[in-house]
Amino acid sequence: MSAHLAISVNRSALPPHAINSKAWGKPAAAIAPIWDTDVSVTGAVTHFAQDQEIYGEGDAAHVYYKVASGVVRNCKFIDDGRRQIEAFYVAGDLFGFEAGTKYQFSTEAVCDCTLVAYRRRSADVKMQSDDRLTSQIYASVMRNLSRAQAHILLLGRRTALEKVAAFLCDWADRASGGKFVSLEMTRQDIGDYLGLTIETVSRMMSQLERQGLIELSSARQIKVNNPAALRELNS
Amino acid sequence: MSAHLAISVNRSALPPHAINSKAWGKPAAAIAPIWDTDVSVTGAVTHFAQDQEIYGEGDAAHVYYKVASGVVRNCKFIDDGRRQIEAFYVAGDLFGFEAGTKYQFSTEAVCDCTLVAYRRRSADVKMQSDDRLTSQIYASVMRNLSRAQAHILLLGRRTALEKVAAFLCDWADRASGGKFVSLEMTRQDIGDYLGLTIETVSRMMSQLERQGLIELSSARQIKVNNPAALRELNS
DNA sequence: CGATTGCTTGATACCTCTCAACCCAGGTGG
DNA sequence: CCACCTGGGTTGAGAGGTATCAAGCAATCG
Repeated sequence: MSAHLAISVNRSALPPHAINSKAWGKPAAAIAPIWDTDVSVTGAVTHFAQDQEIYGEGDAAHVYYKVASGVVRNCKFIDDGRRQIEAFYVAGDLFGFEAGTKYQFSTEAVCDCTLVAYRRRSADVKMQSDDRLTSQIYASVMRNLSRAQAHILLLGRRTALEKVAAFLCDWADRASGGKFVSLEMTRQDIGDYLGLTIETVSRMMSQLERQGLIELSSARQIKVNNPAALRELNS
Repeated sequence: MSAHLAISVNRSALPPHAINSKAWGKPAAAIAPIWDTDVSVTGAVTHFAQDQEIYGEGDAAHVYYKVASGVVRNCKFIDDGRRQIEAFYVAGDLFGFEAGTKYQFSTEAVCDCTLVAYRRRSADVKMQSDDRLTSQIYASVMRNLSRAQAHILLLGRRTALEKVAAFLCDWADRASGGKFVSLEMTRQDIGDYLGLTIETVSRMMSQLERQGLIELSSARQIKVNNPAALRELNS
């Protein structure tokens, strides 16, 4: 297996936490309420440029985040550069909860992102007195578990075509932009999420297009012509 | 992909909840405390025979369980009989939590099992007044999330040999019986957990044995000769 | 304009699946 | 006791799907 050179280069080029602390200290990082919930806790608005690391595996888990805009990938690097993306987070998603004191995965901005960062009150955030927040966090963890389980189904017993089709369905649902899906991530991201190479991802996309299920106006802009048939591949 | 005939037959032979309700009503199902925790909540002790269904996907999620002894598989069946095992639960593990009102997976006894069943107080168990229990449940959900994420890593970018090696390592840790690992599950279970066929699982086991890393005194009784080398395959 | 990056496509190699045969242990019945 | 059957496991030969290696295209950027 060859190394993901581009990724590796990005990683080594980015000092793990210089960015993070910079974002924290930035004047623009004003205290702001969460926008679309009733939680009264406030957080710091932070911006991350494309491919910036938000936190790295092993860093102290002092902070958790909510995505305001953009897409975040939660990933792990193994040995010689193989990478596995565990999940993508989009607007509204909470991430960065850990059972222990350290992050178990790295997170990076897939595209330019706006996040809201919250400090963890104590080592175990679950015991906070604010029940409404606890409830939200619990719900978020359950959602992440549910997605992880769905991801396992996808990775375990699906063909490349089924994986790509399922990915597009999932992404179409999340973006909910009707028949038009805009992919913020590269083919490499998709491949590392689905356990496929970029070539295979590309080939499956082309095959779906030849079959008339989708249309690629560009590589990142996809029109779903036949959602039913696409979903049918998930059987 | 061929259907898992044995599994399918078992499933159709078992009326989904007859067993469950029988277990509930059984005189032997006395109220008992959880043994190895400080939680004061009591549950009903229930027994399940090998391959019995504990609950099915779509059933109302009124109950959650703790494994007292034995092994449980959490799995999903797709289309023509393909099956994916999301996780195995062993003694001490809690399972059966859902964000919604229905179970999203089926669970079955891998071997004869003793479980403790607890009724969910309300639709969202997280809002219970008993904070110690809530804390335990939260910790359990986090552990399940963590394991699911590790499982994703395994399924996404690993070869068959690496998968089987990782499985054996994991199982050796959990059973913690030193160098000797006893597998309660069939090759089919292992294959459905790792996204491999039984033949490939068998071949990889044989290869590990030929390489001297393990020794198969029987198909289910494995001695780990070289834990370091085995773990090395997980790089 | 050249260089770079992301993407697509083709040819080939390799890994895992499929299909098949066989072994072995346990159970059952004559 | 043996013959037979069954279920779980192993092994082999061949097929098929995905990875690898390589080339080329389009868009972007300096």
